[in-house]
Amino acid sequence: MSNPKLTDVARLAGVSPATVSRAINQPAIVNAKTLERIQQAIQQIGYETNTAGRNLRLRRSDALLVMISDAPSRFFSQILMGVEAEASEAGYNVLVSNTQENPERGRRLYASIQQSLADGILTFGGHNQELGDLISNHPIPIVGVNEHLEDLPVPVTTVDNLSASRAIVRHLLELGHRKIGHVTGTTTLSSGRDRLEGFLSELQQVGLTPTWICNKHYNVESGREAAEEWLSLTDRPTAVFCSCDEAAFGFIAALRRKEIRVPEDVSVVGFDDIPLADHYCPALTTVRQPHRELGTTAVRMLLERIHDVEASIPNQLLEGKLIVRESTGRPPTN
Amino acid sequence: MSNPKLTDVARLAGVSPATVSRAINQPAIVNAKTLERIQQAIQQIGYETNTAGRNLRLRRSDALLVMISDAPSRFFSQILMGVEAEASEAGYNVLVSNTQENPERGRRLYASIQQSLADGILTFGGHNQELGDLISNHPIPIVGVNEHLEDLPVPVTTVDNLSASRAIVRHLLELGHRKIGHVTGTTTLSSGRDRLEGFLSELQQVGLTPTWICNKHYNVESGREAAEEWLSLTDRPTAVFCSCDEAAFGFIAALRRKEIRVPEDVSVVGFDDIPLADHYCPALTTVRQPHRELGTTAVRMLLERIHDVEASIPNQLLEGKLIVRESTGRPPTN
DNA sequence: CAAAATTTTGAAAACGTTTTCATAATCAGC
DNA sequence: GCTGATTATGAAAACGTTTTCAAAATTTTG
Repeated sequence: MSNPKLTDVARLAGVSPATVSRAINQPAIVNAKTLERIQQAIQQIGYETNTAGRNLRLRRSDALLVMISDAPSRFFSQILMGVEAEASEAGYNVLVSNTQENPERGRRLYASIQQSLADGILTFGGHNQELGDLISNHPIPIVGVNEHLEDLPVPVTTVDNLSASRAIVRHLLELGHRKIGHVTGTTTLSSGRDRLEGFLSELQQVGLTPTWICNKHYNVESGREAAEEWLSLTDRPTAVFCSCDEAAFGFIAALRRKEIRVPEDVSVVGFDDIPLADHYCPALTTVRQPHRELGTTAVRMLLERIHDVEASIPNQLLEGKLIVRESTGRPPTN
Repeated sequence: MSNPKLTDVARLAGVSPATVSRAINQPAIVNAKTLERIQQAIQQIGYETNTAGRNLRLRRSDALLVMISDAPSRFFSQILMGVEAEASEAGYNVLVSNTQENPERGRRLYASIQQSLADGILTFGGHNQELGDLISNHPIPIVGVNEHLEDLPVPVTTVDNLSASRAIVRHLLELGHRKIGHVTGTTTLSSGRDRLEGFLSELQQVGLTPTWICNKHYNVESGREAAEEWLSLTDRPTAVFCSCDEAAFGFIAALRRKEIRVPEDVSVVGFDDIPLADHYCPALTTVRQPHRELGTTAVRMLLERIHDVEASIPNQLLEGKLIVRESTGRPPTN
């Protein structure tokens, strides 16, 4: 009826539970002969070690908690797969929880970690400000993904938004554009601010000023709205850097309805390289975020912290890669 | 140093651990006065119940395991959010694990459930045939999502692929199309087969035969390849039902490069209604899958099974909704 | 007010591991 | 073959809960 347990194996192999435990966890220190007998017994009755018992005794959970605060980003699952792969490699399980922007839920989740629900937290996206006090007062292993966590003492891993944005602008400059606009992402997020800053600083470096800055968010609607605004401009930029691929899609689609062609009439760049970017028409010039790597890196950082609470973990900046496709070209000659 | 535990609360409140436990789990049966004292104590020292201890004693984990076998589908995260919401509503945590198509990993995962890693499994997508024997020999609470699991005794929840496909064909017929083609999805999956079958049966019903059937998979490349093939046809269908949105995108993008317009020259329908479908150009006519609901339904089914092992859970068919947008129109008149 | 019924509590065992400490078995060296 | 070092094992405690069973406190009843 009930599952076989350690003591069953012990009885069958004619040894003590202690020895069986050792056979499983540190085979080296148990006699070769006994070891074999034990392994046989394990096979025979199909023993699997019980998580709860082990967790209780070891006071850890072998689980990592992925905490997101609302709707997952479009590439969430890719990052998650990176997380999963790296975690399972290290023998950890992955828990996913959505605080649904409910501070209380966030708080409870955070607290639960101290009760061996998980050994550490990966927090996706920004804010979770509700955690500010908690983190300061009661530090636990926690790592941020994708966004900087303001002034919280939490190491984060993100793509190098600044450099990537500059690379985008450089690309547009090289094509001959001089009137360049930017549709920002959510600027309450560090990524949004960094992309904007990269855009500005690269322009400044060559002595240009931005032709147009349109404050929006990370979604398709923003692109559409931006397109409206672009159409109404008297002095239109010949190239527009949209801060995410989806906004770029929205932007392009809205323009196309007005018979404006990309890239002939205006060049458009996105950011993220979501799976469809390569298959949109025109294929989108964008920056590829190393999604999977973001996940694996975050896990590595977190594990480091788990194994050494004192470890000071530096932020990890991952390089994005400019992928030039069809949505950018020379500026129209008129 | 260490976290406060039940006995600490007990000592502080001047009662036995048993009473504290009751105060937490069945407040009704403990004296109002003591209850208050205990709650005060809990507040005071910030007690949170320890998962491992409780799990060990209760022989359950309050966790549901989401098991995927490879790359997650494009709408995986949406389903997952549905799962998460419903699970957390019921007090369950969600574990995510990817077997990476490694049968051994699948096996281990399956086994681990019997050792209170999780109380049940949600298996996404098809196959996992490796589990066939296991499931038959050692049944545990498990529910399939998105795909039927062949002849395994596992209840599943999926969208009603058959009806939805028929609705698509009906829509095309109503527009006046008579030459209709289908780019299949992965036909080793039940969804792929069902969509094909729906397509065939609806045509048959009006006495038509399919003009073109192109055997492909659920991805963008398939759409592109299908477009190549379509271009080479002498008798081209005037409408093409692609079995997923991404294939439709690939199809349309490839056609556009050859100056073939959608829907003027050919109507295209997708399936799934991924977030970009509405913002593609042309906006894609497709079937909306109730992603989130798939997740919540699956969880409800699983919980039912967990609470009553004997319960016979019928498969749940969720309705898809035909969303007519711009990619379909009347057939070209020539 | 005593007895009976009821409500509230506590002691102790149990859940399945791992680990400490001590003992037993084995081995090397002479 | 004996001593001392080494290796292999076991008994028992511990991890933090929940629950059974019985006893104590309280309330109801006659």
